[in-house]
Amino acid sequence: MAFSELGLSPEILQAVSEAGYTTPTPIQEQAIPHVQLGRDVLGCAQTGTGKTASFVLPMIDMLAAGRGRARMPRSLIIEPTRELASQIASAFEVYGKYHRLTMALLIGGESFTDQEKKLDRGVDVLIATPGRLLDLYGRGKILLQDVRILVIDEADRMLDMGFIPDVERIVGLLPKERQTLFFSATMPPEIKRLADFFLSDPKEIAVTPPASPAETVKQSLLVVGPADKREALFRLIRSEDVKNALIFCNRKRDVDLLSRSLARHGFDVAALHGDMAQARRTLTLERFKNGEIRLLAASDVAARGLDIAGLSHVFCFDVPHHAEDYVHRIGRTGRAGREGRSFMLAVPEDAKAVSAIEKLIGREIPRGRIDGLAETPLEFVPGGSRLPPRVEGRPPRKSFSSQNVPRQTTSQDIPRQAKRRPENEGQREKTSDPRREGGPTITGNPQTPRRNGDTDAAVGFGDHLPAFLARRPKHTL
DNA sequence: AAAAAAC
Repeated sequence: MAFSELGLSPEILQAVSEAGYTTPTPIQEQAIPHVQLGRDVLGCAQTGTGKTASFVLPMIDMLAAGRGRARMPRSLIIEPTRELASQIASAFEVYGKYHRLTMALLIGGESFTDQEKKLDRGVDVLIATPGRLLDLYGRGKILLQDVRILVIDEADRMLDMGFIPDVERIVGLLPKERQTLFFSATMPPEIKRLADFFLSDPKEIAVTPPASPAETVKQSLLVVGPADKREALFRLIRSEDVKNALIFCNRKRDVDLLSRSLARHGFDVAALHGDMAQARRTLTLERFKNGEIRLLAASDVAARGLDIAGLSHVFCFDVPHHAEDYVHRIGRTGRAGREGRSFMLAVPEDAKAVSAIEKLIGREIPRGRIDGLAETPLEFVPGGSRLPPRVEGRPPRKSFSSQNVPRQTTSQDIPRQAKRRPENEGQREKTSDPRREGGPTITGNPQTPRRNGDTDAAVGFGDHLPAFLARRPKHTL
């Protein structure tokens, strides 16, 4: 089948062919006719299946007649992340280049005024992440009664991210009479229930991706000692023919640390995670996509859905805690029939997480090795994947500090600490690690400034507090 | 255990 048989307008066909596509993917072939007929669609499809074009193409034609009135968008697309929302906006630009559709991208981290101006001028297509959409709605900047087409994309991911209440609120603001297109990579019962609620008599379309990344991407697993991880990564990048690569870490701060370390070692690298200013996020991703940056160290904000043409390598610097994330991460490469390569670095205690991944993908990840680095076996720890962190210079203690020492609050305690906090704030930040500072900074004295919510105050030691009790749980820092 | 998303 060819695109020309789908009943799309000549303008769309022109734009599609200029983008280099001739044949629709299965989901496009199945969904487009139903979307054109105004039917609701429940699409079970992962990224990389051509899902985006399956709604963008017919929507452009359907919206071609008519004009969005001020603050009254005619269609709404909800996406879980800012990057995905931007990507959908680009798709509308590419395929809508011969139409005069107006579009607004409502995402957080960018100025309200530009977005409000666009809304005031009237938009045909509104693409948004839930938070900013509700914010603008709350400010009276959007009226949703003209929305005739709603797209909920990546529903399972929105569920994971706790967005479903927001999505339900948004849908509650839309007219009942509308067309709804609902996409999700998986259909767990909660998602199905949600779909039943949002959709009426939908056409159900399920496409299994032609081949899952686990099959198209050539994968390797390297088990190294924790201290060797960076060196292992450096060697891998140097020895592989890396055109461009995503490097995933589990934590945002590790993304920063690793990208700085790579930069120090002369690699062409940038960082991407959700704590960065939006302007830098956008610019960084754009430069990476353009090939101006070769390596991108990223959190899982980049794990799903991002379409980076011709990405040669994915490195998992950390083993993801959720096995599905592994599939999403490596799925950034090996797309559109191209060859992709992935390497995952594991430390011995990642054994459990690794076997969860192997169970999910139904195969063993081939073990690789790096010249000059010691091979380490995975280590199965009964009852847990991770050893408790050790305190230097002291044998692991039998959880004295984790005993629940009840916090005894005196009546004058709380108001005082609240009042005293600001003036000591800066100082506390610097001396927050009593081990490094060579002594306890917290005493049992209620005059000592403390943070609200502290539960680790010790009783029964008078003014002296043993250092091990002064260690604060991470979340109070 | 962490990431994402509103200011």
